[in-house]
Amino acid sequence: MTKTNAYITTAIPYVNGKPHIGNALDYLLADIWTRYQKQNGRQVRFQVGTDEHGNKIAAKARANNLDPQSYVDGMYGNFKILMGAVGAEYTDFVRTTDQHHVAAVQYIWRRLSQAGLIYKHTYEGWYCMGHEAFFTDKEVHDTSGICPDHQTPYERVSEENYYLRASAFTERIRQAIESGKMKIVPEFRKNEFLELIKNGVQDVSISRPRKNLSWGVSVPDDDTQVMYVWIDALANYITVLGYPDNPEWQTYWPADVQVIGKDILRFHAGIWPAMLLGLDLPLPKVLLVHGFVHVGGAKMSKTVGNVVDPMEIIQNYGADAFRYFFARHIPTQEDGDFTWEKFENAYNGELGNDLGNLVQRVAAMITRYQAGVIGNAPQAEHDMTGYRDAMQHLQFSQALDDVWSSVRSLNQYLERVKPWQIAKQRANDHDAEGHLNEVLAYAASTLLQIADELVPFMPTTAEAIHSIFATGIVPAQITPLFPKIYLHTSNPQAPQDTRK
RNA sequence: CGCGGGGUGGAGCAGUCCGGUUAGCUCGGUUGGCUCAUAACCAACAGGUCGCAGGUUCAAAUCCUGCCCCCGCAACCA
Repeated sequence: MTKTNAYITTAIPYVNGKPHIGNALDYLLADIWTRYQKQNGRQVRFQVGTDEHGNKIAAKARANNLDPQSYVDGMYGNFKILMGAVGAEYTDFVRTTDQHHVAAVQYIWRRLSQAGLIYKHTYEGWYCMGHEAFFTDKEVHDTSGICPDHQTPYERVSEENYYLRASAFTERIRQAIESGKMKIVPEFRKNEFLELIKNGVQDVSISRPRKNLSWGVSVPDDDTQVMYVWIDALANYITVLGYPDNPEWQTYWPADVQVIGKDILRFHAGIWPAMLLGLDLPLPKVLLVHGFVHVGGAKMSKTVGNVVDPMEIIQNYGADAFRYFFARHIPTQEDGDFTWEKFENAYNGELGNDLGNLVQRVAAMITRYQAGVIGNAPQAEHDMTGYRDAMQHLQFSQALDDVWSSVRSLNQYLERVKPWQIAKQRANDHDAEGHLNEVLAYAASTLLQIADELVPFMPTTAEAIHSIFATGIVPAQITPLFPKIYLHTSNPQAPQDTRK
């Protein structure tokens, strides 16, 4: 039996900054999906990468007295570190400065051009040097002609650019989205986008004069123009597979899932499909749109100073705890809220008290009453439909809710049958021995099933639980899965602080 | 009338599409139980005008109308 191939992608972040929670969320969601698919026997390619061209990069490089290439060479590793810390088992890392990528992008440009989908157009408008961008008449009027961010007047500039005739594909794109051939998840994002293109998908400017943009992929057969972000960045999803020269790309494209943030949906549901259709390629099957992570109800921003560094969480609590919180308490398809207090409560309460303690008590009883031998009992067969269903619909937080209700049930079960009392009855009740064995074996097998369900979310924890109960002999010494941590909440056991 | 999301016990949410048992869950609070366990676990109780005002109906958190409030997007800071 050959494994079915599967392909999942993440957005490639711009390398001129520190990796943040949003990137981590991308990697996490894609990784959960990947591990789940692998668990179900599929062969998965999982793409990640970095977007390394553009003026901001060039400017940053200059400020650091580096040429752009050396600058990005020094920066992209930061993202690799984060991916590693999150535990993302990606298979392919693409940099937009990779030689193969650059060549492939130029090939793509030529094909689109030959298909008559690229045309030259002179754009005239109000330009702000500081933003390196054009502004609409309305904005210029509203600000009396002065850019509020830079305190400089807008300039009237005309610029010749190449455009991609995305509008030509409006109907096909709309049809693909409506029919679900290219599914946008969640549903309300789909409606949002359909509303946005009600008047058609807009053509989009895909190049800049070289004098305005030097650090980028050259437009084929026109030295005066350099590619602007769109074709360069979006193409990564196929170039990383080897498109066009390594035929293996065909065994993975179209992608099963493309993970994106809500802010870039418009590009991935509009421009990207237009490119693919222009190349006669199939569209991705699903665009999974996640929300933003807020902090204490407010947008995370550098100016407010409430930015949370994912590395800090992982370093203090471990990757599994990070993965757990963001998978369960940040709704997969909506905005979520992070606070250190929420995080720590989830860590100590749900991971420590609910799950960690459960593993501990079951293991301890088996060790204490049966010298560590689990013995045989009917296999625990819990209903997994809820879990499977949630996973299938990419509602990871719901899947975890389901797992936790199993955890809760097992705690309740133990309370009901009271194995510690059965253990005492063994002295004068011959049936007690067998009964106890059955109860504990059932508990162990339930925990093994829970571990299976946790594989996509908390691989290390799943493995730890597995290694305790799977061999039939519980190790004499086991370390607590989630020891209590009180960095941001008060320790209830701590002596009362009477000072002040 | 730009588009969308939301307003449910102290906090966070489910339920709303397809009206109908005592409005459900987690956390927090109180009380109790248990002692296998990471002072963990289990149970019970307290606590709600389901944003406001009308309407439809035997019956509305759920359907209809109007209004108020919060938050996103609309603007290449994921």
